[in-house]
Amino acid sequence: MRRATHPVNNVTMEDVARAAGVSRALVSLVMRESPKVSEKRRTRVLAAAKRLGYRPNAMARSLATRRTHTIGVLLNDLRNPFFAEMMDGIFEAADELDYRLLIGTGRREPVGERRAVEAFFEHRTDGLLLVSPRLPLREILSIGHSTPTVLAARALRARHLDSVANDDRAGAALAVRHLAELGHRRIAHIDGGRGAGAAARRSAYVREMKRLGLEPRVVKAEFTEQAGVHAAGELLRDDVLPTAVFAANDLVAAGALDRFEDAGLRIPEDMSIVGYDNTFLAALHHMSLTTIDQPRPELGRLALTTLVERIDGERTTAVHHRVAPSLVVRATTGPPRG
Amino acid sequence: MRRATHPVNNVTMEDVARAAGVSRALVSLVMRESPKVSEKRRTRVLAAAKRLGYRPNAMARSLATRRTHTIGVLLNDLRNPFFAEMMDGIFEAADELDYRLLIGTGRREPVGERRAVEAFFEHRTDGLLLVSPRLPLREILSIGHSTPTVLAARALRARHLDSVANDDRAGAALAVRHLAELGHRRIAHIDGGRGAGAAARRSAYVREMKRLGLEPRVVKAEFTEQAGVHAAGELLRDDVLPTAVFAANDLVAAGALDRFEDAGLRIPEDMSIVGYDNTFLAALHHMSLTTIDQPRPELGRLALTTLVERIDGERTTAVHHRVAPSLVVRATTGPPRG
DNA sequence: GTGAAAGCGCTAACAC
DNA sequence: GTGTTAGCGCTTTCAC
Repeated sequence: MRRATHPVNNVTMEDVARAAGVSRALVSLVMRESPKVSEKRRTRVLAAAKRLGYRPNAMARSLATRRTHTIGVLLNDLRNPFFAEMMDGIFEAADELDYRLLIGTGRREPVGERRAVEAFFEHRTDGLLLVSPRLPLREILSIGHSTPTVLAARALRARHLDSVANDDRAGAALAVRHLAELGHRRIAHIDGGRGAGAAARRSAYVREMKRLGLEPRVVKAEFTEQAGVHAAGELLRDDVLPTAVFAANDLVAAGALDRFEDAGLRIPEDMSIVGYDNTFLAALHHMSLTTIDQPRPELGRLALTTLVERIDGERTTAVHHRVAPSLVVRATTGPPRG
Repeated sequence: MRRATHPVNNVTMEDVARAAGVSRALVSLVMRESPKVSEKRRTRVLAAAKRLGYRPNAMARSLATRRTHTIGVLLNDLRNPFFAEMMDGIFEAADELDYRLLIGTGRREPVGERRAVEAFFEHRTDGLLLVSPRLPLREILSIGHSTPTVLAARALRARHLDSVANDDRAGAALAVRHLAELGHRRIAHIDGGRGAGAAARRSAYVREMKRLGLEPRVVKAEFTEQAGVHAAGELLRDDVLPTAVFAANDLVAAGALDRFEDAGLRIPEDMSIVGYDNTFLAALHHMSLTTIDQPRPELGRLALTTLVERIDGERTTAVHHRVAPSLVVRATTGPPRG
């Protein structure tokens, strides 16, 4: 006899209990894999459950246990490969730890993020993973006060809220030093505006330049290719061109690369470029971008495991993971002319 | 007096009712915006709710209404920009229609997808959005029988299950015709294996080639850059090189592009290349890939609205949306030499 | 309009 | 080991 793999009927514990000839509580115990159920009954219950196509109702369970085994993930920009690649690690870890993911995007607007977080609260998610939120500091701290929260890709060291990020200052310093060691002295920075880590990268760039006795030059942009194109155009209008550019991320670098090539500059002979993130974009042979690597899936995985630790109460003091970035040299950097 | 924006306490309807001096049922009516509540009480209840920081418990509501206002989205490969861009549309539409998204990834394995779908069932999601699932046909049909389901980016015309996709056959024909019109006769195809739409693109390529009296040449690959590199290498070992390649998607095209350039071929003089999807990758100035456009966010939005229509019971017969693709000519195609 | 009461499907003492 | 019972926080008749 053929049985539906995905039955429509909503069979409850009551039904299973009746079919197995036991009480509802016993079925509950079996479902929760309690050791104090006789083997005989256990198999009988399991058989009945299978036969009826029983599927525990997560809502009912959550209501009773006050735990949803669900995590709310707030994210902003899936189009940036950095976040997409990070999500990979988050999904994987969630799968392994048996957590469900409720996902919301704020559409890069604080008001949208606020709504998404509100929805997470109504669903009583066990914890929140805020990936580079645009929300003001004050609200983030407030959220952290009412539920286990991990902040990813946004540096903030609060006492009651964990965070996971790469060390943007160190990464920016790596970029500047790499270019300086190649002999560059006019190194410009195209920044990432309010993008994740952009502020830290910018200030570290400035500091490192000064430390080396060089003159910083920052052009404003944001984390998109278009912004990179535009910013490069701005640099091209300078009286004296820089010989190298440190872009705030790979997308920006890609845009700048295009603009410079359009202007007839040869890369890296006339212009060296360093990106940030080391997304698959940078690795594209065609692009072959020198960049600063952040371990994207690992960051995602770390963020999720950190959150689950906190949810499980294994840790009560905040932890701030700062992963070390590294330099990946490819084809867009070389010594300056002459 | 300062009030917490995100209170920890779990205040219930009961609490609100007491604070407002009304019954629990009345609070429920107010929350559901019932018109039959006096203005006076309504404001009083609302005020009490706000003062206490009341947040309706979605679990409890779902248990009582048997609706979760949640949609399960099964997706496979966020690293492929096509899916990331499609998700954008899905998020946007879900936000507008006030649906929450529970997201699971099968990690490209049927067993993983099965687990994810199982989790969706336990959560009693109102419907399922399967984005290019790897699951066997039989299981997909079975799933569709037990819950409202929309299949995205996988062509399947079932009677009880909606689908949303672009017309892959038409798209592939556009690509071949574009190349043929440029004068190409040796047009190879690097396929996408089991990727979304790959089979249809492949067979349409073959048919169109034959229709034009040309000899089809298919190289096996999958939806990754690496596969594109590898497949291009294989083509390079042919006795007679093709003058043009139609790649199964943009990632594959990017890989092939690299490999050909490495081999010293000039694009498009020595080799023309057409991709598929028109992801941001193709638009990168640096890549400037001629490709077949699918409206990614619109497909996502359409998939979600189609699902919600079905959930709301506005439609009971299956609908199969086939969006028309279009050709986007950029810099990787031109007439063949001589 | 408003309130009382019975569920929704499950868990978790507690008694036996 | 197993069954009884009282919730979990909400919706929804049904009286009034």
